[in-house]
Amino acid sequence: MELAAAKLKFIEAWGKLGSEWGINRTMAQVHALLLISPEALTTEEIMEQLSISRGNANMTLRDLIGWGLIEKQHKAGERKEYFFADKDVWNIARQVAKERKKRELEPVLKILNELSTVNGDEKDPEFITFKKSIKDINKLAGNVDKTLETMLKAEESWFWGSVLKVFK
Amino acid sequence: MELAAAKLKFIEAWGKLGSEWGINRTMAQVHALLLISPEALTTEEIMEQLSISRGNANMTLRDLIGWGLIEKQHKAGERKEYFFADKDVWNIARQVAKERKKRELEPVLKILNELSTVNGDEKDPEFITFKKSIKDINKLAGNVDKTLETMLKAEESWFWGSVLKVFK
DNA sequence: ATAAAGTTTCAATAATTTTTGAAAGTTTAA
DNA sequence: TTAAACTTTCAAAAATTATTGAAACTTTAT
Repeated sequence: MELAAAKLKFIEAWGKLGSEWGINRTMAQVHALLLISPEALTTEEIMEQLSISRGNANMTLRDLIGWGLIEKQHKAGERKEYFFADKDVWNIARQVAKERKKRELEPVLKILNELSTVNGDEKDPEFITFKKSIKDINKLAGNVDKTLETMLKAEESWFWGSVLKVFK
Repeated sequence: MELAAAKLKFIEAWGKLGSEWGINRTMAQVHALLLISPEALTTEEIMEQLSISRGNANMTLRDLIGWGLIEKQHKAGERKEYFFADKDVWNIARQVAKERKKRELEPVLKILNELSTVNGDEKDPEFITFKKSIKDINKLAGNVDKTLETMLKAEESWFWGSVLKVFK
């Protein structure tokens, strides 16, 4: 396969993966484009390469900055803003994990904790089942939370070394 | 908080979490409802409790069966079909991990492997950057895949015991 | 101060995803 | 075989989400 075709295929695949995981397709595609680009790119270049509007490009770039996945760069003597992506895949994974933990896991944990204080008739099967489900989910969510916490702090080699060693 | 209110809140929270992770809201809500229900429920009961149409309920129930999260039950002497959810949260997590691995991770791994055979000029920065990104993503995806594979086979206590022990 | 270069905003529009509901299909019992 | 009970399908409608593009805004250089 040629480079040009491979790039397109990668951008498409990354976009699809993103959309299956609740990240909007364009955002994932812009990220893909910057990830495989050795140089920082301008809004114009991104608009052109992905055939998207200025407004869309601008909002998407701001979102990506908000996720900590790309940064602005200013070139000496130029007005234009350039954008580039962190190329370290482990950093990317951590950044995504961090944001989703904050935005999605934590609010749910909060609600689960509230729900575990529910009170009712200890003889009622409805009540018993409810309490048990909440308790079990809480426990699992707590484990996931702890593991993510560790992952956020870890060096890649240490993290996978430790995790995979256990599994051999 | 009272049981009735807590149930509603749980169904809502589970639905929201689902939709943030690419699982349709109704599907997550039906799952939530069955998860906290001590008895198997009929399509009618589900329709009524969640205020959804028959068509929606039917499709959603079939999807949930396809995901291995709920099962049909037939009560002796009755025509109606009843549905109940596996209450074991670890089984649920594994089931979801298994399906998403199959539906989403595996197709991406396949494409990444194709892309890693790209050929071009070893002096071209575009080519160098592309190859390195693909290689790094491939490595990470491989680690994720291995970990999921282990999780799918593992007992809950063994899995978290091993993972969390490493992190203390 | 002003105009060129560049960036941001957001209401309108388009695209996608989900839901409905009625018709078609199936199963069971008499 | 018939009809009641129940399930499935799917085209149309509704709801949600993403995108456009033009106007407003900001910054810089002269």
